[in-house]
Amino acid sequence: MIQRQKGCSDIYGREAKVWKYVDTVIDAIMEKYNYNYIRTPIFEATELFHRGVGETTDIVTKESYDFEDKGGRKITLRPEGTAGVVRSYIENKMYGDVSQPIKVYYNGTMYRYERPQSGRDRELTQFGMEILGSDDPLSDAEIISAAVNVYKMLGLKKLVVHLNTLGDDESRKQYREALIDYFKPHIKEFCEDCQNRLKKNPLRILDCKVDAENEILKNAPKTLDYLTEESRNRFEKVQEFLDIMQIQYEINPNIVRGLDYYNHTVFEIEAKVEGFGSNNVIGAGGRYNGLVNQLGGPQTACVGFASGIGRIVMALELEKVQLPIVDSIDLFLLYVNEDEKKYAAYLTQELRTAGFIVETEYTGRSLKGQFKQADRLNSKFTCVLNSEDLNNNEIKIKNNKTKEEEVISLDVLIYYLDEHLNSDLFGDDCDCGCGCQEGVECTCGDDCKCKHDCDCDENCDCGCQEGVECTCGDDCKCKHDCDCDENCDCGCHCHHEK
RNA sequence: GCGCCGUUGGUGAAGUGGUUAACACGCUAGUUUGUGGCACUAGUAUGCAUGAGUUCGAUUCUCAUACGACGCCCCA
Repeated sequence: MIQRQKGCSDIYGREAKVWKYVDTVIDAIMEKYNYNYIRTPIFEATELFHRGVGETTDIVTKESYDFEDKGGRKITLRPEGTAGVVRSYIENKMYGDVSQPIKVYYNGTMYRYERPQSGRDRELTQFGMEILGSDDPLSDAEIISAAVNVYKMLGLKKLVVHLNTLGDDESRKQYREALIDYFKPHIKEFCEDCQNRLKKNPLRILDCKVDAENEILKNAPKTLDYLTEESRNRFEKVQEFLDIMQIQYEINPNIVRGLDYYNHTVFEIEAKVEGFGSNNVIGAGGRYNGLVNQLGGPQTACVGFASGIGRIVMALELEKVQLPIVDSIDLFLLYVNEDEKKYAAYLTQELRTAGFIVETEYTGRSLKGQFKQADRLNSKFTCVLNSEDLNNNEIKIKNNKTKEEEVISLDVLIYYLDEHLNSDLFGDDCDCGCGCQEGVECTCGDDCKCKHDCDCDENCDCGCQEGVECTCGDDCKCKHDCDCDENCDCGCHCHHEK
């Protein structure tokens, strides 16, 4: 069997719906903030990332997907999105556009040759946004606000925005030297990684997990002490704008971004949810005023942000956010003989064109099997096509929620569905008309209580097994209540410790 | 690149150096129910990641590889 490549994943089924939903929310929010969608190539000249992202960064030195194409060109699969956007900005001379600044967002796959772990794949999907051509602290605040708003609209609540500044190049340089001077006499007391960091990137020592409790580290000089007047000023302005926008944040002097191009504002957004792995930063960004110039464009002030979709999806799951994902259909057409099947073919076509979600049978199941299938698909209505009825220009339609069945004229079928699908008929337990069933995940997206009313106990019909992890998504007790011992006959085989 | 654990059917999984590898769920068909959702009966293949080794014999022991999970580094 040919397996998928290491660190890559197939996203399908319900998970794919979640991803699509996240995309639609991103698109909607970005539209409000007036960012334009940009698509840049997945591969670029290797040099772009070396010069842009930084020769010393890990994502270039050891995580890079480099190859030569048949023409001998040195190519790299993009490990992040900013370098490509900046290249495009320069190449297309966007700095000359009448409308400034340029605000763009992207959403696509990135590639990093890493060892996979929780929240980290070799192929990852990131969405990100950039404001190119503005040095105004308001744009820093806007980027953060837009990012937070995307998360909020998705329903994420347990987030912490960590904010810091690296200052301008001068501040950064001085601070770096100060850190080296400070750590050098004591470096033997630090972990091996930190000893390496001292030369390579002393700022990294600050967020070392191993030495976090070390007093020397705690008393290390802070960035804020080394800021130039101007840098300090603009940092305060950023905070002021965030306050006005009512975006909550925490100043965290230990936030140091890994990519070389950052200066001034840097931030990370952390998901504070139980169960997240060690990679719980779902988005991060900052200002990069030097990058455009460094890549051959005019001096241009920019600020940006990027977020991993995979990590967002993980956060949504861990926070158990209810998403408005449709996983029901309007009507299932059942049939027995060949004539009825032909009519089913005709009717599905008609009704789909009219805007309904319609399914029928494709695998030759018995009538009984077709009913089962209709249930599995959460069909709101079912019709058993019957030649006799059809000859009389009639059709029998059953409401799967109320179990009521009636015979109606074929001429009014569309009106019938239209009326009943949008009425309150669905949902004795709620008035949202979503048609959900107890014990089945409600997808109406309203704040209805259908979901929470599932009071299934051990014998719930969600299909899970006692003693086996229940995946029905409800808060059912199937899993936790099994207290059988070895010889029970519940079939759970959960084998408690003997 | 380093560390640690794992890999049995569509799914959850038991299990053993040696005849037909449990059990449950799911699925399909049949009986019954006025057309399903309950119950009962039957069926569900090529076998225990791949390759080598130890052995009379390995799914079970050893090694390598691949992949998965988690952690370090680093990063979203």
